[in-house]
This record gives sequence, C-alpha cells and structure tokens, in this order.
Amino acid sequence: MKAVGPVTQMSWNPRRLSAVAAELPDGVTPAGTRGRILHAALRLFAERGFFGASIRDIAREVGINSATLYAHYPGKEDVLAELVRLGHEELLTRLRAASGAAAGDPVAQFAALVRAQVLLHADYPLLALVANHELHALSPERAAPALALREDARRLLLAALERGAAEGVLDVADVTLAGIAVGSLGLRVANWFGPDQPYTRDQVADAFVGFALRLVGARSPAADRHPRTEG
Amino acid sequence: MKAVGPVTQMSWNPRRLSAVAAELPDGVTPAGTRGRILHAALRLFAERGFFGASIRDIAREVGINSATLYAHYPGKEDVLAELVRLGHEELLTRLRAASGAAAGDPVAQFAALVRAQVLLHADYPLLALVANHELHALSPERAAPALALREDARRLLLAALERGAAEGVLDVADVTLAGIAVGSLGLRVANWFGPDQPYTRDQVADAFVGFALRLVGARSPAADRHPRTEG
DNA sequence: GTCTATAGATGGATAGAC
DNA sequence: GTCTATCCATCTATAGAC
Repeated sequence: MKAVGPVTQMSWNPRRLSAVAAELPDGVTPAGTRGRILHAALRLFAERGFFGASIRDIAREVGINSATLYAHYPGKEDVLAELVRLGHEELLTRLRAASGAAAGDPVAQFAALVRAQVLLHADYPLLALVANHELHALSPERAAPALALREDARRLLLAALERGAAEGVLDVADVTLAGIAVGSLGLRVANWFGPDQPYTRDQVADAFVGFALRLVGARSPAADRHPRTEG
Repeated sequence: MKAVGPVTQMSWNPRRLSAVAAELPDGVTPAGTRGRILHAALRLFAERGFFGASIRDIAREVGINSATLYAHYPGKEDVLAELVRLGHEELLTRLRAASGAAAGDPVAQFAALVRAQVLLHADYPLLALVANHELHALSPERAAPALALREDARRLLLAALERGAAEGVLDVADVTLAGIAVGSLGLRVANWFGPDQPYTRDQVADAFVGFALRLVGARSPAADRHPRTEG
C-alpha cells in the first residue's frame, strides 16, 4: 500500500484502455471466430463506443472480411447485446457467491459483496465499461434483461445493508443513498484501475472494502481482510 | 432524508436523461442560435453519445437546417469541445471557490470540495456526463486542456487530504486511493440524480459529504452541514 | 444567417461464388 | 465459413443562392 506523499502521477485518467487487455470471463467465451469477434468488439466498443466503432473496424481487428461477421452474428447490435449479457451475468454470479458464502454476518456479507464488485471491475474493466456505458445503444427490449440483473445486484447489497442496520452493526441513515454510494465506488474502478497502477487487484479490493465499511459505519472496519482471491 | 425501509423503487438507472433538462451554467452560454445548438448537442450527446448523435439530429432539435450549424461552429467536434471546456471550467471554478472559502481547516476544506463536486454533478448532470464520457471523442490536442483542468481538480482534493493527514485530523492510509474513492462518489451523482429522485440537491450533498468524511476518517463527521447552497 | 442542393466518404447489411 | 462485390442509407461538410 502506497504511503502518503507528494502528488506526481496522473491517476484520474479518462480512459487508459489501451493498456488493458480485452479479456472475457473463462468458460463463457465462444470458441473460434465468434470469440475473436467478441474480443475485438469488446476492445473497440470500450475505446470508441458502440457508434464509434464500425463493423469494418471489428472485422479488421479480427482479420476477417466484414461480411464474414454476419455468419456469426445477425448484426452489430447482437454483438453488443452478448457483451452486455456476459458482463451482467458475471457480476451476478460473483455477487451471489459472495452473498451466500458470508450469509451469517451482515457486515461480512456486505464486505464480501463490495469485494466481489470491486474485483469484477478490476478483472474485467473493459467488459464492465461496455456493459455500463453502452447499454443505452441497445433497444429497450434487449437492454431489459441486463437491467433486471442490475436490479438483482442492487437488492443483494441493500438487503445486507438493511439487515446490518436492523441489527445495529451498521450505522446508515439512508440505505438507498448508502447503497448508491458504495456502488459508485466499485463501478468507477473499471475506469482507472489497470496494470499501469502501482496496486494489485487485492490491494485495491482491500482498500475499497475498508472505505465501504467506514462509509456505512461498520463497527470494526479492519474485520475483513481478503479471505480469498476468488478470481 | 429518507428512512430505512423496504426496497421498492429503481434507483440504479443506466441513464434517465430524458427526465433531466439540458442546462448549462449561467453567464457562459452563448446567446441566440449558437446557444440553442449547444443545448441541443448537450442533450443528444448525453443521451446517445457523440457518434450516436448526428449533425442532422442536432439541427432538427434546434429547428434549423444542418448546414446552418456550420455558420456557428466549424464542425461537430468543435461543439463537443466547447461543452467539454464549459463543464471542466465550471467544475474548477466551483472547486477553487470552495477550497478558498475554507482554507483554514483542512477537514472543512475537504468537505467543501466534496460538496462542490457533488452539487456540480447534481446541477449539471448532462454536462458532467458529456464532459466525462465523451472526452475520448476529441483529438488528444483538444482533450488536453480538459485533462489539465481535471488534474488541477485532483490536486486540490489531494492537497486537502494530505494536509488533513499530516495534521492528524484525517485517517487515510493511502491518499491517492482515498482521493479516487471520494472522486468516484461525486462523479456518479450525474448518472442517477434527477428530479425523479426523492431528494433535493442539498440533501444529496449533505449525505455524500458525510460519506466522504467517514471514508477519510474525519474526527467529527457531522461537523459540516450545508453552510451555503452556492448554486 | 439561413436556406437548397449536393459532393464525397463511410455506415450496416446482403447476394452469390467458392 | 469466408470471400468479392455491391446496395442503399446516412454521415460530415461544402457550394452557392437569397
């Protein structure tokens, strides 16, 4: 963990995406050309946005003709839809695992949820950026499943917060605002964290879990220190 | 301030922009057609992104022919550049005022900076979204001034944090990470706050200043309660 | 300043050979 | 599955009349 010192480096970058590999979660990525299209689209959508990256750009990055893409996806929007789906499903999978593994203690459960969210955004920053920033490029019907998963994620966090507040182990005046604030912390990790930063993913997760515990007035802020990497 | 209760409403919206008016800071908005172009571009860039909104879309919203736009701006990118510039200049103006007005006490100074950042994002959410999300659509040379202002903003916050840590009134293990975390809280306000929310801008600012003070381990978290609306 | 008209480039998507 | 070739819509921007 870096010590207090003079400000020298640039840490509030807008998008340092070129330094981050376009990675997708294991086991869910399609094989072959379809998977390479998905990776190329992930990188380009994250860097330039859905409308800023063309079918021809994606095809060029994959090394195929633009027409070949239509043998794997019905259209450009379907590529984005799959990325958005993968991103939100991976988030929910991790959050549910975290919530279930620490179901006993609401503070530990809250800490586990924050850690899972931070690690997801540290592990797949491009996927998180695309899933969050480019969702508006999908039609309402195609965006709906992702919004439903997002709502599930929100409920998981708020449930832990409400339980902690009810049991008196958390000090939150407004659960809704606290949930938004904690969510904001993790979401932005995708925008600044990368291999160029002098922190490991676990250091960031430790620090942000600590921030979140302080934010919600947890009794013992140092209670939860990375019990597992779960990456 | 809302009390603890069951979760019913949808608060983690992706973009509820239609509910927010496309407002720009007073005194800096161009008059006449040029100003109306700027407002239309603000709304459309925020909703669809720079590449997702065309010159014709903007012109249609203003009620002019697309060619007329070129009598006011050299090109589409120049419209975005002006929005990005306005957004960052307004942020710096408010942060400098906040920092200067509370120069005596580092904790009060930190709180004033957080409040100013939150209020800016609550007052001009569309401008903040465009300035932050669409900056990458500008060429590096045109984005540089905004990045310089952003760096100034970061230094203001970190200076207060370092002073508070040095004087022992703040408890921060890593000033860089704490600065990023606090900045994340305010930045995201532009994504969810709006007239549809059951909070006033000052209630949000109060809550988030409290969150930030807790996050950095301030001695008396309730010390700073909206001394002025400064909007 | 605003318009009509259009140039010139690029966009998503398709047809059909192999 | 991959290619070449192409359709047609839309894009940014310009020319020139009023």
